[in-house]
Amino acid sequence: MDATDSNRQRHQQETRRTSKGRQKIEIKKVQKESNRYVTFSKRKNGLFKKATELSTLCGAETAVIVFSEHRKLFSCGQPDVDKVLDRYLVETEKVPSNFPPVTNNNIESQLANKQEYARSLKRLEEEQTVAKMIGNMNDMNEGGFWWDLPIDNMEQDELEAYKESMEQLKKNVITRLGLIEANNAPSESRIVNPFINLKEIPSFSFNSHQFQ
Amino acid sequence: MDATDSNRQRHQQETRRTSKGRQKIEIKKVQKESNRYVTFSKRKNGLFKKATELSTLCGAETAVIVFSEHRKLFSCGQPDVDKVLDRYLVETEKVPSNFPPVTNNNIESQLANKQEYARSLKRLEEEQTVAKMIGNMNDMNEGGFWWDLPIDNMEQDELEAYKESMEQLKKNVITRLGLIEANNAPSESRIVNPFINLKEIPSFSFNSHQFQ
DNA sequence: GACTAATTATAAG
DNA sequence: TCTTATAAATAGT
Repeated sequence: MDATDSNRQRHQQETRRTSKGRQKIEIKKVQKESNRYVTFSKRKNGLFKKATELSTLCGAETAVIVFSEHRKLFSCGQPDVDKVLDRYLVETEKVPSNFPPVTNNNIESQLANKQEYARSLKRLEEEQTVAKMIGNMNDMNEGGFWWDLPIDNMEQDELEAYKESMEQLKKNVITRLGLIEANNAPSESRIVNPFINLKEIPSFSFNSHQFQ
Repeated sequence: MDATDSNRQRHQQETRRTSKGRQKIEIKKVQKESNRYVTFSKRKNGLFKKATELSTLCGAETAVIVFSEHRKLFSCGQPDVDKVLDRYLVETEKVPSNFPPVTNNNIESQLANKQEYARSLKRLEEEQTVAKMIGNMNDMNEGGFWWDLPIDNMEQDELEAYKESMEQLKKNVITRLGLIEANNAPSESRIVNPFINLKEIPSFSFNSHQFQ
């Protein structure tokens, strides 16, 4: 240690302070582009390292996603970015405002439902559009891949709307799953595994009388 | 500075070293639970601060998601966790192996398609199950919320499979969107806004002849 | 990428 | 939470 220190001092005297060392900076956009790139790279690495350490030290799951100013993607996750994201998406799905009051059977939540009625109406309009769309899908041909047929002739705008509709439907399914689980195990927040294999479910078809 | 230093030294002598200061630690799970909680809290805050600074300093978009060992969720994002996640999901969607070769029209990719044929068959089985399911949806009643009817009587296993199917469909739609965009602007990676409002699209319905 | 000096984060109490 | 000493990250070169 002493040897290292005196080496350092000797080096300092030989080179007459080549560095002012780390300087304090304001936390605002770094103006000089070249400096900004260097800072981005250093701090991104630092951030990922910190996240990894947090996971290791504390048994936490972490996901860090960074887009550079030029939209280049960097990510880091323990145990895996996508696993953490999936859990995040499940946890943050909100119960739709027009959801049947399975768990919302007290007075306060009935009032809350009432206040959200206007918003429900707006959403209903979108949902009915999708209902019509799904009805039309019944006309599609046999053979080929089912998702290939209805999408092939759609324009970009239609596809974007379709995508949004599917996301909405997915949210509804997730919410319903959450409620079923809540009823089965009220105090435990078990996580749904979305990567279930359809073939492992024996009786997956169902009949129209169930839709009454 | 000198005044501060001598104050510190005087304090040290008065209190006879009340602190050994920060000690080096190994990066492995902190064994003592109380220490682990303290470390988690401090480092989580540090991580979020670093992410926020990176965004500010470098014009980056960041999302950090942390689940504690007891699965409690914490998150931090600029400009917003969900916006960043959505962009991430779009960027990381992969082209399905059985996707029609719109962009894959060279010899190498045809060979690659051939090699993935077996996997395609496995997926096809799942996809056809969903096709039947969607066909059945046409039998559903008028009135009410469209997503309410087919889902209500489904058991948890069915719902999980349904959710997976919807995620698959969403991926297909996203992929298709990506290809359309790639054709429109080959060198630019524009991001799709998935929060488009259905009502802004005038001619959203379509007829069965488009499914030929 | 490497170095240095100074700032910042944080382990322990 | 608060303090302190030290480890760690990093701005500037």
